[in-house]
Amino acid sequence: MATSTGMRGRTSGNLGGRPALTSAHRLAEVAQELFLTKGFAETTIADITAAAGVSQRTFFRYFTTKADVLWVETSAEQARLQALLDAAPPEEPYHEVLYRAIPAALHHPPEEHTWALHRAQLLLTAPAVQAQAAARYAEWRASVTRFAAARLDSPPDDLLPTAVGAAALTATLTAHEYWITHPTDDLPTLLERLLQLLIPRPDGSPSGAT
Amino acid sequence: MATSTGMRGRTSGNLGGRPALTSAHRLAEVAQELFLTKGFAETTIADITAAAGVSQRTFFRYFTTKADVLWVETSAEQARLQALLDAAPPEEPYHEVLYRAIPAALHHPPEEHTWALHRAQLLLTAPAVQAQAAARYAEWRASVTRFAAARLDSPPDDLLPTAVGAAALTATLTAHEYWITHPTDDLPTLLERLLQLLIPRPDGSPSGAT
DNA sequence: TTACTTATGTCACAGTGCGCCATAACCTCT
DNA sequence: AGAGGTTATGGCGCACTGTGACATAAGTAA
Repeated sequence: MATSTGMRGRTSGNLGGRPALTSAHRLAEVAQELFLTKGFAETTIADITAAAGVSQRTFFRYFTTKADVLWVETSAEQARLQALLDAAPPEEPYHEVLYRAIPAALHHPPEEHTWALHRAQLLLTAPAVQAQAAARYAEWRASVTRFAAARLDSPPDDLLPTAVGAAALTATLTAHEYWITHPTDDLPTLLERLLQLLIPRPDGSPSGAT
Repeated sequence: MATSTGMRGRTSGNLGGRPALTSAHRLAEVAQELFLTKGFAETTIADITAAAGVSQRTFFRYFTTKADVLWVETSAEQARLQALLDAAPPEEPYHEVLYRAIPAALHHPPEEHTWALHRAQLLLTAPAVQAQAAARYAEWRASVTRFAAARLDSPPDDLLPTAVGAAALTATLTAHEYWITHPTDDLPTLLERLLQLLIPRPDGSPSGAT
C-alpha cells in the first residue's frame, strides 16, 4: 500500500551527493506562516520559495502541489491510528476501540494547539486543498473499514464496515469543523461525542444521543 | 442565501441583446461526453470549446471552473431536498423523513441511470472536482442540519443536529461511492440502508445494523 | 584527479482562470 | 431606416500552477 503522500521527498540517506538546501519541513513551515498572514490562495509559490531562498522548481520537487504542504503531518497521524487499531485487544468492542483510538491518534501536545487549529481552518476552508483531501481521507477511512470488517468477520466491502469507516471519517471531519467555529471547545471531547453519535453498532444498543 | 453555484449564468430574460450561441447545459453536455472518453484531466477547455463552437473565454463566462460543469444538476437536487423537507408533516419522526426525502431528492428516471453513474464516477474520482465539492456538500448538509435542528427544537449549531447533517451527507456520498464499485446494486436501496445505519436517533432506538 | 551521486537552477511550455476592451447581434423608440 | 441601449461573444494579455529536459553545483568514494 503506497501511502501516496504528495511529497516527493529527497533521498534520506546522505552518503554522497549535494546536500539539500532546504527540506519538506522547512518549506511547509514557511508556507504555512505565509498562508496564515496572506491566505492560501493569495500566497504564490514564488512567495514561498522567495522566503525559503530556493527556486520554484525546487518547491515542486518536494511537493507535487501547493496544497500538499498542509498535509505533512497527516501520514504520522494515519500511522498512529493504524498502530492503535492493530494493537487493540480483540475482546474490546470495535466501537469502543474507535472512541479511544481516533482521538488518541489525533492528539497533539498543548503547545501545538494553535498550530493545529490554524491547520484545520486552512484544510477545511481553502477549496484547492479539498482536492487533495479526498485521497487522505480515503486512507483514514480505509483503516477503520478494514478494522471494522475484521472485527465483524465480514469482507471489507460489506455495507456495515463501509458505514463504520464512513462514520469514523465524518466524525473526525465534523469535529474539526465544529472546533474551528467553537475554538474554546475541547477537540478530543467533540471527537468522542461525534463518534458515539455516528458510529453504527450492530448489537442494537441505543445511539448515544441524549 | 446565495446558493453560490459555480455558474455565471447569462441573463435568462431575453428582451434585447445578442442571443447566446450556447448555454450552460449545452457546454456541460459536450464537456461530460469528452470527460467520459478522454478523462477529466486529459480534457482541456480548448477541447470543450472547440467541440461546442465557442471561444475559451466564453466557457469561463458560463462556468467559473472546469469542474463546475459536473455540478449543473446539483442545485436542482438540492432544491428538491429542501422542498421535501419543508413539506414533511411535523409529526413524522425526523429520521423517517430523511430516509424518505433524501433518496427521493436524488431520484432520476431510469434512462438517466448511466448518466448518473458516469457523473458519480467523475465526481468521486477526479481530484480537481473535489475542490468544488465541499461547497456543494455544505449546502446539502446545511439543509438537513437546519431541518433536524427545527425538529429537535435546538439551535442549528448544536452538536446533535450537526451530527445528523453530517450523517446524511456521508450516507449520500458513501452510497454513491459504493454504487460506482457495485453498479448493479440499487442506489435508492443503498441510500436508505446507509441512512438507517448512520443517522443518530435521540430516542435510544436501535441502530439499524443487522 | 576522476567518477559517481544527488540537489538545485534555468528554460520552455501547456493549461487554468481573469481583466479589459472591441465588436456583433438583438431589442425598442423615434 | 436610423439611433441608442443591451447582452453575448471574441481576442489579447497576463498571473499562476505544474512538468519535462538539460545543465550545473556540491558533496562522497576510488
